[in-house]
Amino acid sequence: MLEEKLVTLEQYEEMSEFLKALAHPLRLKIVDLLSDGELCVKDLCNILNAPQPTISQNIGILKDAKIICYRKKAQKTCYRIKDKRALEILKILKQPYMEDCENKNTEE
Amino acid sequence: MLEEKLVTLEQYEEMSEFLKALAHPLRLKIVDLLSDGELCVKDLCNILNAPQPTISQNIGILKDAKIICYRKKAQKTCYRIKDKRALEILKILKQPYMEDCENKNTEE
DNA sequence: TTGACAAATTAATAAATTATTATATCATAA
DNA sequence: TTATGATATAATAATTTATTAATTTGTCAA
Repeated sequence: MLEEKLVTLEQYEEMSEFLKALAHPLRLKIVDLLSDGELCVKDLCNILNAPQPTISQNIGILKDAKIICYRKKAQKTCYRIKDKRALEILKILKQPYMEDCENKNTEE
Repeated sequence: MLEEKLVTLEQYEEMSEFLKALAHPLRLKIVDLLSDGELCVKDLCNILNAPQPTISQNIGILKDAKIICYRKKAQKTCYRIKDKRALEILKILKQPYMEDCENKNTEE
C-alpha cells in the first residue's frame, strides 16, 4: 500500500483540464469513434451528422488537450487517439450501461 | 470481442455531465481526499484551506452528480464517495505523475 | 490557374461556470 | 431561549464555454 495522493496543485489543474476537454457529448463520441482507428474530419461529419466547423472546433479542443493527434494524408487530416487514458476513462464511464449485457461481456 | 459502442446520445450526455462535475481542481482534490473515507465540510475546509461556502458549493456539484453522498452526524455532514467510477478515473488520470515512483508502485 | 473539395479559423451571441460575499438554517450546549 | 458552530443557500460579477454562421486557407485535378 503506497501513498497515491502525491499530486501537486498544478497536476490537479492539468487533470481537470484533461477532463474538461473530454466532458462534452460530441467529444466523447469522437473519442469513442477514434478508438477503432483513425478517421478524417469528413468521416466524422458524416458519422456524427454534424457540420464541419463544429467537428473541427471540437477536434481542436481534443487536440489542444493532447488527447488526439493527426497526420496529413493528401488533402485529408486523419485523427487518432494519442493519450490512451481517454479510452480507459471512456470504458469506465460506460460500465453502468454495459452491465445489462454482462453475460457476453467478460473481458476484451 | 464485443461491440462496446452501444451507447445512446442520452448516455453520452450523462457521461459528459459526470465528467463535468469532476473537471475542477478543487473537486478532484475533494474526491481524492474522500477516497480514504468520509470527511465533514469543516475537515475539507481545513485540509484544503478554502472558505466554507466554496467547499459546500463544490460538494453540492459532486452530490448532484451522485458522485458523493452524505450522512448526518450530530451537527456535521459527513461526505463519502458514492460512485466508484470517480476513483477509478482519478487513478487513471494520475498515472503519468505516478510513473516516477513506479518501482514501489506495483499494485494496491 | 481555375474549380472543387477538405479543413481550419474567426466572429458574434447565448449560455453556463466560477468566485465572492452575504445571509439563512439548524442542531446543540450553555 | 439564546449563543454558537457547522453547513447550506442566494445573489452577483467575472470569466469561460457553447453554438452557429461566415469566411479563409490549402490541396489537388481539370
